[in-house]
Amino acid sequence: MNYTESKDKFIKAWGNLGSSWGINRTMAQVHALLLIAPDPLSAEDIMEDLRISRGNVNMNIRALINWGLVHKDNVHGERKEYFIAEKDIWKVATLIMKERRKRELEPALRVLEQVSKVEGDKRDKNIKAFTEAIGNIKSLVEKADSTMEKLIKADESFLTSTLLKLLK
Amino acid sequence: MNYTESKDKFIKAWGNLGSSWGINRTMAQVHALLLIAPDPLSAEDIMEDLRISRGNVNMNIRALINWGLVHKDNVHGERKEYFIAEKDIWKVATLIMKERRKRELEPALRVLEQVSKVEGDKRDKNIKAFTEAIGNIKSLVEKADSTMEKLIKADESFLTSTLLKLLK
DNA sequence: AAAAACTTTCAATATATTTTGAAAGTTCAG
DNA sequence: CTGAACTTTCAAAATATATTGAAAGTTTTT
Repeated sequence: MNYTESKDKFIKAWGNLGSSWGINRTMAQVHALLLIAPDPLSAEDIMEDLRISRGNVNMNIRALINWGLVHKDNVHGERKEYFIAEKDIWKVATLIMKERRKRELEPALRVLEQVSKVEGDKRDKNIKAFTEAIGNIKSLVEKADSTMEKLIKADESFLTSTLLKLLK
Repeated sequence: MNYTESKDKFIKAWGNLGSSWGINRTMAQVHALLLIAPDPLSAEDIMEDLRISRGNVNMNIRALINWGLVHKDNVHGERKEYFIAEKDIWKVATLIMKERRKRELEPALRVLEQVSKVEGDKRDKNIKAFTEAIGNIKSLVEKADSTMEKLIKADESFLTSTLLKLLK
């Protein structure tokens, strides 16, 4: 397989992976493109390469910058903006975890916290089953949340590799 | 907050969590409903509770059964089918991991494997950057994959709690 | 200060995903 | 076998999500 084929295949695959895990397909593709780019890319480069509109590039680049996965890289003496992706893949992983934890896990935890305080007759079997299920789910989600938190905070490479070994 | 409010809130939240992690919202809601149900539910019960059509219930129940998260529970002497969710929340988590690993992580790994064998001049900076990025991503995805595999295989409660402690 | 070179916005449009419900299929008691 | 009770299927409709592109906004150059 030659370079162009490989590149396209990778971008497609990364897009699919993203979209099946709740990340906009195009955002993931733009990210993929920047991850493998040896040099900074402009909005135009991305438009051409992925055949998408200017507005779409702009929106997704902004989202990537928001996630901390991409940053602007202004080339001296040029008006145009260029973009670079964070290349340390562990950092990429923790940045993604951080964002998703904030956006999805934490709101879910807040709801679990609320509903665990359901009022009513503790002997009612519906309430009993509900309380028990929520309690179990809550403790699992809390565990997942704190695990993610720890992985995120462990962004020194020494700690990182130590933790990764624990998981091995 | 009373039982009905809490229940609805939980079902909604579980649906949102599912849908932002790539699981059909309705499937997650049906699952939520079964998770907190003290007794088996029929297709009709689910239709009424979630206000969705019979076909929709059928499809999503079948999906949940496919994932191993729900099973049929035929009540003696009744034609109608009843359904029960797996209540052990750790088992629920590993079943979900198992399915997603199979559906998404493994195909992605196969693509990474393929594209890492890109042909071409190793001195070309595009190829160099590509090969390096793919190598790093591959090793991270492999690590994630094998971690999930280990968690999945650790479904004895002793091992489970040991591993969970490691993550604490 | 006007034009040029860009970036951002967002309403309209296109695409993808989910849901419905009626028809077809299945099972089983009589 | 027949019909009642239930389940499954799937094309059409509804809904949700993503994309476009032209207009508006911004910054720099002349």
